[in-house]
Amino acid sequence: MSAPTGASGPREPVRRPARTARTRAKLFDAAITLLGERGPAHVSIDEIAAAAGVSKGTVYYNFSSKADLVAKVLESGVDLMEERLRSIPDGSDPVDRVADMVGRALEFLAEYPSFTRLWMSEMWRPASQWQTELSALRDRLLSLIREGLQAVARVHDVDPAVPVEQLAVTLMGSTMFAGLSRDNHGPALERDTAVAVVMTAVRGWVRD
Amino acid sequence: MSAPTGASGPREPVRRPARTARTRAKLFDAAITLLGERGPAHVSIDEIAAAAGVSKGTVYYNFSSKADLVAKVLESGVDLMEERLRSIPDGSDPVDRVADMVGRALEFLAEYPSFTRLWMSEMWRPASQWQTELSALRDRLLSLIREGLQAVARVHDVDPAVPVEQLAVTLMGSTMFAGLSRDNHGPALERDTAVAVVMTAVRGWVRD
Amino acid sequence: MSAPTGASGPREPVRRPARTARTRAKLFDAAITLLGERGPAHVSIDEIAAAAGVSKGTVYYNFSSKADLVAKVLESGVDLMEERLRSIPDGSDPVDRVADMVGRALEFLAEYPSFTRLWMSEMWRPASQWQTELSALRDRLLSLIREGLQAVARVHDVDPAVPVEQLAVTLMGSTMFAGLSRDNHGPALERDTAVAVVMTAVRGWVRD
Amino acid sequence: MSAPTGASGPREPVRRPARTARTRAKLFDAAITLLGERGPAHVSIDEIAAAAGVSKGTVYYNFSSKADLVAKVLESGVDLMEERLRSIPDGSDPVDRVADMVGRALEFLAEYPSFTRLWMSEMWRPASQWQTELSALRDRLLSLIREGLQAVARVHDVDPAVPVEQLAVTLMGSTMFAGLSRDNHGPALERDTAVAVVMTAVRGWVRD
DNA sequence: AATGAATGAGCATTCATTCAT
DNA sequence: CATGAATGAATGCTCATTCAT
Repeated sequence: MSAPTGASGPREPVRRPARTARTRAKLFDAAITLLGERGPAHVSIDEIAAAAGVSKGTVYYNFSSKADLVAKVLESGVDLMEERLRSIPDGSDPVDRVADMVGRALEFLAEYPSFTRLWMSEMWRPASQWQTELSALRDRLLSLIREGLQAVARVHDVDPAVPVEQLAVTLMGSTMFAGLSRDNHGPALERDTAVAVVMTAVRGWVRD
Repeated sequence: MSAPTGASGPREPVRRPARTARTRAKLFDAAITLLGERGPAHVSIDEIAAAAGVSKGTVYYNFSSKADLVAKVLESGVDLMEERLRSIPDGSDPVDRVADMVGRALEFLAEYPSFTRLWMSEMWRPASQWQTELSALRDRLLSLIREGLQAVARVHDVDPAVPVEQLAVTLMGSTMFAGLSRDNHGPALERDTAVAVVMTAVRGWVRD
Repeated sequence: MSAPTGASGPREPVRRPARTARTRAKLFDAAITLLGERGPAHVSIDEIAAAAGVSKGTVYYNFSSKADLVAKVLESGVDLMEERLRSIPDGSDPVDRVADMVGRALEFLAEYPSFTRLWMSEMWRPASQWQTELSALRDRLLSLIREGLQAVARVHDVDPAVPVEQLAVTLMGSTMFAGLSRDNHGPALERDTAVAVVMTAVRGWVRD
Repeated sequence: MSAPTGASGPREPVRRPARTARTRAKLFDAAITLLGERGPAHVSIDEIAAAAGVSKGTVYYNFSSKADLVAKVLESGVDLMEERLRSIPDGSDPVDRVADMVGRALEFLAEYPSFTRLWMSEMWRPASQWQTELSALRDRLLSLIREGLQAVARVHDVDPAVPVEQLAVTLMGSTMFAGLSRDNHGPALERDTAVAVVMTAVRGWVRD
C-alpha cells in the first residue's frame, strides 16, 4: 500500500533530485504504515529505514529528526486529504456537496488506515509537542468542513442555536470514528450507509 | 485535580492497609495527568513516581508493569465515566436521556481532560498493544450509548437507513471531539450549546 | 594505579552509601586512566563502564552525563593536587617552600600521568565547554603558586618588572611541561634536577 | 583572521591550478579556527566544509582524512612558527637572541590563538594518535630553543646543575602558558613584560 | 575539480525492570 | 511496604567516509 506522499512534488530544482525524491517516497511509504500501525513511539528509525530499504543515516539525511519525519508524514497526509476534499465539483445542493465530502473523506480514511490511526492519536496533543502545528493541520481540514456547512446555511434554514464552527468539529469526529470503526470491523459497512450515518447530523441541523 | 480513581470498585480484598490505598491514589493522580499530557511513551516511570512523591520501586510494588499502570488508569477512568452515565434517572423522554448522557459525558471530559486525551489516543490502537482490551473498554461505553439510542427508537420514528450501532459510534466521536475542542479553546463553549451540537445527529435521526 | 579520588569522602549520609561510594570509586579509577590516555573524545562510556566492572547504566545512575563525569574526574584530581600542595609545613625559607611545592607537584604529576595529560589538554579550553569552570580549577592552583611567590617577595628583593601573577602562570607551565616530559622520556630525570630546572625562574626573579 | 598556511613550502608540484590552492587555503583557515576553538573531536567535517564555503566532498578531495587535515594544519602552523623563530638576525648577545625568540613566539601565539590552543591540547598526546609525529613537531621547536640556550651557555657562565635539554622544555611551557594566559585575559599584558617574565628563567640560569 | 546523496558503525543517553535491604 | 542502586537492551542521532555524477 502506497503512502499519501501527496503534495511533495518536484520541490527542489537541484541537480540530482530524482534520487532524493525516490528515497523520500520510499521513506514516506514505509513510515506511514509503521507509524500508523504501532504509533510513533513504538517504531524505531531503524525499522523505518529497513522497511524503506535504505540505511538509517539516509533517514537523517532527509529528515532532521524522528519528530520531523512524523510531522512531514502527517502533513503530507493532510495535504492529500485536503486536495481530495477540495476537488469536489460545484453546482449541486450544498448538502449533497457536504455528503460528497464526507464520502470522500471516508474513502480516504479507508484507503490509508495507517494514516488515519496516526492522525487520530496525534491530533489532539498539546500543540507544542510535535513542533509542527498539528493544530494548523487540523484547522485546515476544519475550515473545509466549515465552508461546506456555511454554504448549506446560506441556502437552507438551519438551527441557529448550533454554531457552525462547532458543528464542523463534531462532524469531523463522527467521520473519523466512522472511518476507524469501519476499518476495525472490516468493510462490513457500506460507504453510503456510513455517509448516511454521519450526515444525520447535518439533516438534524437543517430545518426546512 | 484528582484523577478518576473512583470506580476502581471493590476489586481487591478491601482490607488492604490504608497506606497502600493512599499510595495508589497518589500514583493514579500523577499518572493520569502526565500520561494525558504527553502520552504514555513520553512519560517515564521515574517521572510518575517523582510526581506521586514515591520511589520508583513503589510503582512496581503496586503495578506489575508500565503497561499495567496505563491499563489500570484507563480502566478506572472508563469505569468512572460509565458510572456517571449509568446513573441517569429513568422516566423522561429517551431523547432527553440521551441528551443528558451527552451532557454528563462532556462534563466528565472537561473534568478530566488528561484522561480524555489519553483515552482518545489509545482508543483506536490495534487491540493487541496495551494488552488490556481497549476495545472492551470502548465497547462498554458504546453499549451505553446504543442502549440509549435503542430506547429512542422504541418510542420514536427513526430513519431505518441508519444502523443504531453505527450512530452510536459517530455520536461517541462527536462527543469526544466536542469535549477535546472545548478543552483546547477554553470554556468558551457553553455546556448546553455543546450538547445541542452533538444532539443534532439524534434529531436528524428521529423523524416524527 | 588508583585514581585521585581525593576529596570525595563520605559525602551523603544516606542509607546505602557504601555501595555507591565503591561504585563511584571504581568509575573514577577507570575513567581517569582511560580519559588521560586517549582523551575524552576517544573513550566511550561503554569502555569506562567495562573497565570499572559495572554496567553502562550505572555510569548514568552516578553521573548525569559524560561531560559531568569528565568534569568530576578533573575536579577530584585538582582537589587532590591542591591538598598535597597545601600541606607543606611552614617555617622554612619561602623559596624553599616554593621549591617544595614544585617538587610535590612533579611527584603528583608522575603519580597520575593520565590525570596530567587530561588536565593539560582541557585546561585552556574556552571556559564554556565542559560546563564546569575549568578556569576556576586552574585558578585554584594558580592562587596557591601565587601565594608562595608572594611570600618570597615579602622576604626577598625581587625583580619589580615581573608581575607575580604572571610568574605564577609561567611557573605552572614549566612545571607541567617538565612533568609531561619526564613522563614521556621515562624517569630519566631526577626529581631534584627537575625541581632545579623549574626553580631557575624563581632564582632569576630574586635579586638578593 | 587568516590561518598560518604560510610555510607549507614547495611541497606539491607547484603547477597545481590556482583553484586548488584557493580551496585549500579556505579550508585551512576554516579548520584552524574551528579546531582551535572546540578541539578536533568537536568539529565535524561538515562544519569545516561549510565554514570554508565548499562541499564536504571537497574536503576529502583535498585531504585524505580528518586526521590528515588536522595533522596538516598542525604541521603548517609549526612550520610557520619555526620559520619566524629561525629568522632572527645573528650578532647580538645570545641572551638577547633568546629573548627575541620568546617575544616572537608570543607574538605568533597571539596572532593565532586557535592554533595555540589546538597545539597545546594535542602536543602531549601519546604519539600514536594523530599518526603525524606530533613529537617530531614538538622536537623541531625544542631544538630551536635548545640551540638558543646552548649559544648562551657558550658565552656565559651557566648553572651546570640545569640540563639545557630540560630548560628548553620548561621554557617552552612558560612561553605557551604565558601566551594562552594573555589570550584569555585580553591583551592586558604587554609583550615586553611577558617576555621579561619568561626570561626570568634564563636569567636565573646565567650566573655571571 | 567539485559535489551531494547515501552509508553504517559508533555512541550517548534513556528507561522499564529487578532485587537486596 | 517501600526504597534506591544497578542493569542492559533499545534507540535517536552523529559523522567520517565513499562514490556516482
